[in-house]
Amino acid sequence: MKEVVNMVIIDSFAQKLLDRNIIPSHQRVLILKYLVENQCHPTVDQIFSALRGEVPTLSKATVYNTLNVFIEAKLVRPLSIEDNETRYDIVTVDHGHFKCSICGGIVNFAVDIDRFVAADLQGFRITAKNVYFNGICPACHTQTEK
Amino acid sequence: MKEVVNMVIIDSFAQKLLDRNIIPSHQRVLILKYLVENQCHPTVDQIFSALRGEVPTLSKATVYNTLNVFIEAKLVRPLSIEDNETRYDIVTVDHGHFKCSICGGIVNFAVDIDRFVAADLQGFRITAKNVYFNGICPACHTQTEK
DNA sequence: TCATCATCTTGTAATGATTACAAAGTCACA
DNA sequence: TGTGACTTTGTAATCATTACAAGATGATGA
Repeated sequence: MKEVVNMVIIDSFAQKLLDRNIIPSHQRVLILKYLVENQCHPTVDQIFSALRGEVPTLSKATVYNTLNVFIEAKLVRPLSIEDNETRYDIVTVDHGHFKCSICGGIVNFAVDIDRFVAADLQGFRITAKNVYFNGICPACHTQTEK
Repeated sequence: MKEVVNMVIIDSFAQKLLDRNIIPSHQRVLILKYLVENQCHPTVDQIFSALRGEVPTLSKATVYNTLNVFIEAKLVRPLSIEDNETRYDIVTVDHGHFKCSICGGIVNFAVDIDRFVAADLQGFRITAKNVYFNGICPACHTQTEK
């Protein structure tokens, strides 16, 4: 039974790729599935390590290629929040990203970006908006006070 | 006369460094001066190439070191606007950065960041805020329409 | 004037993320 | 079963940044 359920789920991922004219190869479906189920803004390395068990022949180059295909299709967006490693986020609603400098965790927060910008950017065609905050999250903050 | 004027100007930069407990070496003063006079969000390479004429022995490592000292002292802030090279900005008022994907230029724009975020980030200590937009600037836009 | 000490600068080597590339694999279609 | 288009894979190359050790600088004190 588990297999059937899995097939159905995977098919929905495959469909998502077909909708964007991306051939749903095994690897691509798995990577998309991973991104949807792990919305923790993973790095290439995290994705690679996590899926290696399922697909032992997986290559890091494939992860890079696939993510770039997804970015091109606007399925995911890259985050460069003052980090040497790019992180990847399944695009949903516009939101900001906070990175804790101690634990390294990344937290989403709501931002109504369109409301407060506009005047200055008449005539600009905007294709991506990113709001990055850095600092210390509550958990690490109480930790360091001890 | 030019020399004297220069000395006075340089001294004001040196003072700025002393105020932050940074020893105002020749190289550091020059790099600070360059950043103040060229607020175009330069890369390490641009700074290095520009100052090489004045200080032929200048090393790229020094530029990196100095910029990191400045960042530590909050004199400048690094920009990572989906670029593989970090850019450096003399911190003034809070503002957003727009990068044109065609000409590569970076434009500042006004943003009242504090107004529209807050609720979600209770208990977070925020040390840096960045708003990055990507797209096509008006000049490149009219260019491509031809 | 000279020695000392701390700090800065410099060149080079190392690191590490990302991309380039060519060979091998996969899959649909005739 | 063969062909062709497209993917995957491993490795080599690229490039920004950092690490490190040796040399330069500059202030201080005898």
